[in-house]
Amino acid sequence: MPSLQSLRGMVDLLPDAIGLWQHVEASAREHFRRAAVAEIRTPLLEVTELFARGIGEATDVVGKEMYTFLDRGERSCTLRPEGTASVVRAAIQHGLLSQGPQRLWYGGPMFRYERPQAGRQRQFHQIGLELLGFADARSDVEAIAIAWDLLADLGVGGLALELNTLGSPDDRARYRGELVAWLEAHRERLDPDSQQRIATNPLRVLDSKVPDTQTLLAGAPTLADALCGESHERFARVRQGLEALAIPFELNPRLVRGLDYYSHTAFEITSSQLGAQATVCGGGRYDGLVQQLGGAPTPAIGWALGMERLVLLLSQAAHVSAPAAVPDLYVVSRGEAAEALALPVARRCRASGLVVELDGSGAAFAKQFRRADRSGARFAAVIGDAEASEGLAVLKDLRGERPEQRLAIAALVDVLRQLLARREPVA
RNA sequence: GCGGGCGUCGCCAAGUGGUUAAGGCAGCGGCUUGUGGCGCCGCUAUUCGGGGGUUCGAAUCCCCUCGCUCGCCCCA
Repeated sequence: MPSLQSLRGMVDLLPDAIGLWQHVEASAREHFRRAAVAEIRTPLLEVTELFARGIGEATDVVGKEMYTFLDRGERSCTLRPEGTASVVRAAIQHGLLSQGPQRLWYGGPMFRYERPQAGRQRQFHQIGLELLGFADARSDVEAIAIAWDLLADLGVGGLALELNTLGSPDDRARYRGELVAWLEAHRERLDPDSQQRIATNPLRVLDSKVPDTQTLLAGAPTLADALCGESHERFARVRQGLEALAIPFELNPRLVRGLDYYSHTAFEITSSQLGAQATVCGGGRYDGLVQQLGGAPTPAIGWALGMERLVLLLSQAAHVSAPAAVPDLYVVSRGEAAEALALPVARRCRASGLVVELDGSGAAFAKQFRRADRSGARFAAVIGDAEASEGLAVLKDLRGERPEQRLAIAALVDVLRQLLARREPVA
């Protein structure tokens, strides 16, 4: 164990893993582009109050998971634990919403101080969508569809969309009252955890994993029954919209999003192949948040997708492999004059768009050829002192399909481009 | 914060009380001082995450500690 290593839960992405990440990022970018969603980038560090107010003081995220510290000006700062609050803050701060509804996406690292486990790190990465200023149920459906299509396009199988409604804030408050009353009445038969949660987060009791508690809960009042007519109608329209798009979903009445700002539509996309942290994408409607953070009342819906979990799924799938960056040309040189010439040659080839790896080791030819072979390059340019003195290079086909060819360095680029162009359709 | 599992070379890994801690991959050097992919030869852990203890003797037993990992809680 080296004396200096990364902090717990802070993971290095090594070169071998990066291809998959770039693939996911490129795919997300393309899906957002097609859906006319603009990117927004906000700081990783915000005033603590933003999250305390936005996410909710009582939530686990704010209560015990934030990286919070005082900066040199004694201001309480927090490394963002999620993206929505920052995006909303930025939209308010820059008056974006007075220009009309905003379709925004973001991506990047988030920080939560939790025990790491499969699919969970302290620094993790999310890609998220926020549709600000959209009230209609159709925007809920569109937001879900964008996530669903992205995941489908990436080739992630075995996904399930779980759907619920939390009702309006009024519905929720009313239901919360009913539920707490009922739970109190049955307190003795609940497990200790659930008893605790009556006060802290009663809706969470519904999601208890204790079998006896679950049996008991069959008789509890349901949120569905507490919905007002309008909320009911709204949820029906979301379901119909998904059906019209042939996006399959399961109703999950126990699906309760943890952050305070959610209302009405809540959803998660989960995979059975992920271990305990099965949610790849989660989101919902948050009509009250913009106002709560000081903006004009603005309806909104959004989601966030966990990159680590998505990459985990993709790396499990045998067929998904990111293409490695294989050089077109590997430049081998030995001898003072030759080595001096090698970099200019490489540079000229690179300028024309070729991928060129330069062996600057000055090692024996045998060693350099060995590395050239391992690099996967199709061709090698060999420059020794004999060539250097005449301004030549030997072009060698590393798959042995063509005899070696001595040519002027000036001609190297053109010859290579021709040879590679001819191959391309085959590959 | 609470549980379970694990910690031998850059990676994989044998070894469970007794002289020098297997092997494979990768790396380096050589056979081949201008030609790779195959093959052969050689080199690379005084040391078993760290610290104490037991013992004539410990990678192997005990204690503490650090780290990794899976799960709980919660979430993406």
